[in-house]
Amino acid sequence: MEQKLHIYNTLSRQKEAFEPITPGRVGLYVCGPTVYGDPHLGHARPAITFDLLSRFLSYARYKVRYVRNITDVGHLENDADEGEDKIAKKAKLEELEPMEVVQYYTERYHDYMKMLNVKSPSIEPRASGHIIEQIQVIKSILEKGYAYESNGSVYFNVKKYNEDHPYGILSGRKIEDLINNTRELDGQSEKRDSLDFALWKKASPEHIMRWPSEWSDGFPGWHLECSAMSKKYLGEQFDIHGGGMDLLFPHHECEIAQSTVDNGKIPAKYWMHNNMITIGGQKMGKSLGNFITLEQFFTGQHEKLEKEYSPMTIRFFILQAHYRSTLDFGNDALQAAEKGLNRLSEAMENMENIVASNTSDVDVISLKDKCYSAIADDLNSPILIAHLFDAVKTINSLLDGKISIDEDSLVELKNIMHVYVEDILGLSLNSDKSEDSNSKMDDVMQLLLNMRTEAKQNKDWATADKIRDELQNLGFVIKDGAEGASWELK
RNA sequence: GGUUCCUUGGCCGAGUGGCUUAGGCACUGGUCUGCAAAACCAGGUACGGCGGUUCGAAUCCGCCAGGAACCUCCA
Repeated sequence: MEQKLHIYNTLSRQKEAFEPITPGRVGLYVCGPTVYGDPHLGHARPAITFDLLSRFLSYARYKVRYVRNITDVGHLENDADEGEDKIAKKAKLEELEPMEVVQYYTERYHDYMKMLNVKSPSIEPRASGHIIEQIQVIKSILEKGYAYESNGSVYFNVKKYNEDHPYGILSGRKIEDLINNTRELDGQSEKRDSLDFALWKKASPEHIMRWPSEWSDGFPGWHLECSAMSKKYLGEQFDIHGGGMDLLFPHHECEIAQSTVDNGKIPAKYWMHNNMITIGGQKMGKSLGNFITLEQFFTGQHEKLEKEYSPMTIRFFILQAHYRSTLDFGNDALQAAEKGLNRLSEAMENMENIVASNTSDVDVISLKDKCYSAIADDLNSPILIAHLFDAVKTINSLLDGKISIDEDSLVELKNIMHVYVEDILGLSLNSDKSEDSNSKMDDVMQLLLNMRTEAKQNKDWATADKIRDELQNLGFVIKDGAEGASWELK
């Protein structure tokens, strides 16, 4: 009995049975990266979490449209009035065109996501490519009376919104508390209220990224792109909206307010938030400067890293924790993950050698059900992995001949392992291994060749020839050159 | 200060009322091995503190201690 998918909905703060708006189809929108820096471990978490979700939904025979944006405009550095566009700031710093920066970091992001075996979303829209759509949303909000223009900028009127719709339903914040506790920022004279947020910002003279509009030459506000692009590609209301917990407030709260005014309904039915990756108990993030980039993980080039960690180790490390828990970075934990993954990988390889018999001690149906239930229960990948390790134990016992399995069950067992390890968890074990063995191969061959050279120096021709002939039998060609021996395949 | 949340064995990390020995890593013992390594098998340790609800709590409630995220861009 396969149980229904349940997901934890931040809106209700509980697990809910998943019911798609349109039967058989799922619209999924996830907040992607702001491309002004190298992708770090924190970026890997939502990418892998929602990759897992979309892989599982596909396995459960849903047709998924997964939209993940690239933020390349509009996020301000400090506050609304004195901030600079993050992308523009970096561009000035490095004397590059803003779009050059965007291009570079977008490609970096893609490269590293690919290494982590994160599938590309169905659509990856850029904020800068949807200025017109964003302006339309602003017009709609202005027409409905929930925004006002001030000195070339347009602001969302939070207090007015709160009179008709509760503001803060996602984050659990009360507007009274926000009024009392919101810090007074400098230069807020344009805004009627400190809670109001920008929909359109007039660009200062030195601001490079700007677009014309009826209000001013400027750029869209912080939260607008997700409202505009999710509406364009998924409709006024779609199934699941995902992102990091740090985006819950104000980003997603503002998104709800904007879309609710624009379309008269909350944009997404389910809101999912992955927790943070921490380092020394603190959030790993750009602003704290305590992040380790994925490149540094893969090469080991960082003072906090004892060694390099493969992309699949990183992926497995993240999947070993539930997405709603914080996950603390640590060398011990990473090395434990690496070894565990290796054990899983060996079992995957060795299970091909299992010989079926007439009887079976293995309950593959139960295994299959347990795996499905685990992931259907709010993407409980740690439980799934625990079941898979139970299967590893079974596989090893089968190889030892301690228990037996019939042909049908064996086929099913292999199928379950491939589906859950490779298709759903997205662990690409073989490619990782072959890369690794390729690099090791050279070392091994060098060792053999050195032994042969030694033998030759000792005039031990029998041994030298034996090494050469045996290697030739295995398909290696030994080439004796002036600078020593080398080898080639075939 | 406000909002939300966390505290599990040597480490990481699941579990939300009654046998889950969760799982991984480490550790100990065994098998294998000329020896070793690897591999495999087996085994132990836990629920921040105090009080309450309950026949029964790691799991529910209260208080205390410690920690985190958000309240400003952030995955």
